[in-house]
Amino acid sequence: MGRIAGSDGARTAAAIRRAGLRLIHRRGYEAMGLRELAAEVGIRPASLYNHIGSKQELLFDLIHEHMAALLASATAALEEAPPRAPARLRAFVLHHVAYHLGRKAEVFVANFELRALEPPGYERIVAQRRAYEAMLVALLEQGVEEGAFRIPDSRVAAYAILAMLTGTCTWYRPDGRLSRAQVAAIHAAMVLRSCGYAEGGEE
Amino acid sequence: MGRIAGSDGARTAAAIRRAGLRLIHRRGYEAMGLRELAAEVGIRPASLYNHIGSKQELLFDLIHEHMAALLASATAALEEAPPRAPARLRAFVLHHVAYHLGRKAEVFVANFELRALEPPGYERIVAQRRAYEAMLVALLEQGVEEGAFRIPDSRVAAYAILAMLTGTCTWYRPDGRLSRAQVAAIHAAMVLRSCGYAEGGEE
Amino acid sequence: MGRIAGSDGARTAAAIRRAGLRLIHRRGYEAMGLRELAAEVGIRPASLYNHIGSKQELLFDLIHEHMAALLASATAALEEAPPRAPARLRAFVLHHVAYHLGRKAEVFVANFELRALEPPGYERIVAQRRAYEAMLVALLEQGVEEGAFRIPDSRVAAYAILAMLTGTCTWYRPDGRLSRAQVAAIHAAMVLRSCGYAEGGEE
Amino acid sequence: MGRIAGSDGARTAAAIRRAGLRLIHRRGYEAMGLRELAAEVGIRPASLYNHIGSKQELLFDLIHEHMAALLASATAALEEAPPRAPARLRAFVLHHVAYHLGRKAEVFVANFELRALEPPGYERIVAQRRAYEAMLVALLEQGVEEGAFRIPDSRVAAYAILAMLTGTCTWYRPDGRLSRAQVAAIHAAMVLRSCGYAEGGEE
DNA sequence: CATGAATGAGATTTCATTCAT
DNA sequence: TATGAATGAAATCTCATTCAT
Repeated sequence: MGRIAGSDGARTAAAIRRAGLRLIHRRGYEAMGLRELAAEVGIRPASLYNHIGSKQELLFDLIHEHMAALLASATAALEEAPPRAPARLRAFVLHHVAYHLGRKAEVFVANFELRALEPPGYERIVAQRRAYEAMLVALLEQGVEEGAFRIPDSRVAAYAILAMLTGTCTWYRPDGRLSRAQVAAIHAAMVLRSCGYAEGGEE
Repeated sequence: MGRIAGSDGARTAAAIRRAGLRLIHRRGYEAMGLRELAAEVGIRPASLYNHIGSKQELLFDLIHEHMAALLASATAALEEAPPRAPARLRAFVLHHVAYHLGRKAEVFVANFELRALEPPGYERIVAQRRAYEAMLVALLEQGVEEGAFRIPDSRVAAYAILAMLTGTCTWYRPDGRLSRAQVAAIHAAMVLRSCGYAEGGEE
Repeated sequence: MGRIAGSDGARTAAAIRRAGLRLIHRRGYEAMGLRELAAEVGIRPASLYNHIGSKQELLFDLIHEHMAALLASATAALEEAPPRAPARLRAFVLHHVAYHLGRKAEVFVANFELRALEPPGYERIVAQRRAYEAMLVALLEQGVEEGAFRIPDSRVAAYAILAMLTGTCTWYRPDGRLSRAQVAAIHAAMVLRSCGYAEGGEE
Repeated sequence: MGRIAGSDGARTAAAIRRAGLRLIHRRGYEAMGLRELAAEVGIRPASLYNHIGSKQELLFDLIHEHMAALLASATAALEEAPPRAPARLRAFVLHHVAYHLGRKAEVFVANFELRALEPPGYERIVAQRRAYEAMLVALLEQGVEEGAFRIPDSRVAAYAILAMLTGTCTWYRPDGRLSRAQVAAIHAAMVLRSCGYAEGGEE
């Protein structure tokens, strides 16, 4: 009934988030029960509420933090990249793929459980997604201005590229035949070509 | 209690499938309640079981039929296409995009609710997906053999292409600025280029 | 799982209302659990919802029906009464006391659980209470006009009288020393005197 | 920081009782949560237990103290009153009404939440209530012996009078048209008349 | 074919309370 | 004295499903 010797609030909270992410990834937000989550963490269901406001709030926090980290990380990656669009696009793709393949659970949750978010939080996440998409759109338009890319519709192209890149999470296995870097490189090449950019002296 | 005059079993069954598809699309399989479905159809929950075996079976049927129709339709599209790989890939892409954009609900359900399928049916659907993917993989390898495509890994490329194409369903709006054919054409161009095939003067 | 042979919806619904009334009376609305109610009725908690919309709705229905019956019954009693105010007031009191003592549970619930009603229903019950109070206020004012009663404030007097009369429910025991009619008669005399009406020839 | 040891604790305990009384009055004992109470006081729920034994004990204390104060106050009022029954009854009524109208929350809690008291404490409060009722019964019987009152059943009359007087708490508003003294006077007149005592020159 | 009624299981969340710190 | 964390129990209510009618 009282505090178990050695228990630690911060550790429990982190365990809840970790287990919650894994369970939502594996079974879906609706399908995951809080009994299940509590059992995974090693506490009783009622104790969850010492650390989360509600199931919905847990979902929001998980997605929100992932998106915030993604935005920050992508921004940093672009800041370090060279100024010309093709190199920047390559940097963006390499970063996106490597980052996503290292966070499959977060990516699934952030993409497939968006619809489970209720209005107050839903809009905030959508705004974050828009900001991320805007980074790529701007990049593509820069390339078009530079004359490096041939793209009929930069918004459509951005969506197509993001879908392609994020799709890696559905089939990639860390213990498979390809490393994350290899997958990233393959996609970088495909993306640049899909934008009409002929790499190296090939053209 | 009895049958309402003029009611028609087949029509009711079809209505259930239609409403089920829409509701699963809108809210997710787990989140859709059978009460909700029954209400949408205009019958009582218990009556659903005169037309479906179970909620799980309804989901399987919906996905299975979609996949079967997709396979048949894609096969037919390729049969009508010219023999060389670039033209066939173009035909495949145009068909995939147009077909998917006309069936957004089915596509969402078949892709995002796969995890809600239980083992007996799950494997069957996965087999169908593999068969569809195999069509594209074969096509890409044909192009490589013909010397028309430069692709480091045809399986990875197939996944990347399918993710890009299917991703259209997440943002396309029928009443938007682009027609389905336009979106299909944009993607056909991107896909062919991403395979290292230079359109226009190179062909 | 299916319908138990001999089960009857109307009978179950009535049993729920009867048991609900008794339990709310005995333990209070908040303190009564739906498990308890279901057990009393002989069904499982989930089955309650085939007959009630919610716990709150059950409470409202119980109170609403009691108030409606009380209003109708009191109106009928006054219609049969002679025209002069003292006789009418006597009739009102006799009716009120006899009616209330025969329905102690309903009276308790309608008076003490009013605060548990949520806004939509709360106002409707308050309106019914006001209508009932208005009957007595009108009666007292009629008596004042006739010169039979001496009352400084008819609204205060009405509240005082109703409190006195309804209070009988808190101590009356059907198996006690006094019959309902005797209690009613005692209160009729007290009420009439409290209004300054000297019975008979002032005795 | 210079705080006098204990002064904070006593203040906190008093704040808990004050807030507890208000919350139980407003929402009922069962409906009031200790989280709510703690929030009102500005501490965490666990800290409540440094000041109260349990929720049940808090309820008992609140009621017990109210009843003790009421008994003491009424006893004092009667000690100062003249010896004859009518004057004493008038004094009792004036005191009861004025005292109650100044303590509506305590009165509600002591009357409507009695049923929430568990056996050990319940009996003690009931004994206090009996003692208070006995004061009035004795007074009425004194009046009958003096020939001043005509009462068929002094116990029933006592209950009726107390119900009437205490009922004032349900409708009286301090900012309304009548002062507490006026309400008390109106009721004193009604009570005396209801006992068959004709005031002023009527006798 | 449709349905009312019933149900076991479980949903998320709150309850009062405890206890080590 | 105050509190964060934990808990058993229970809260109301929904779930998919069944079956006699």
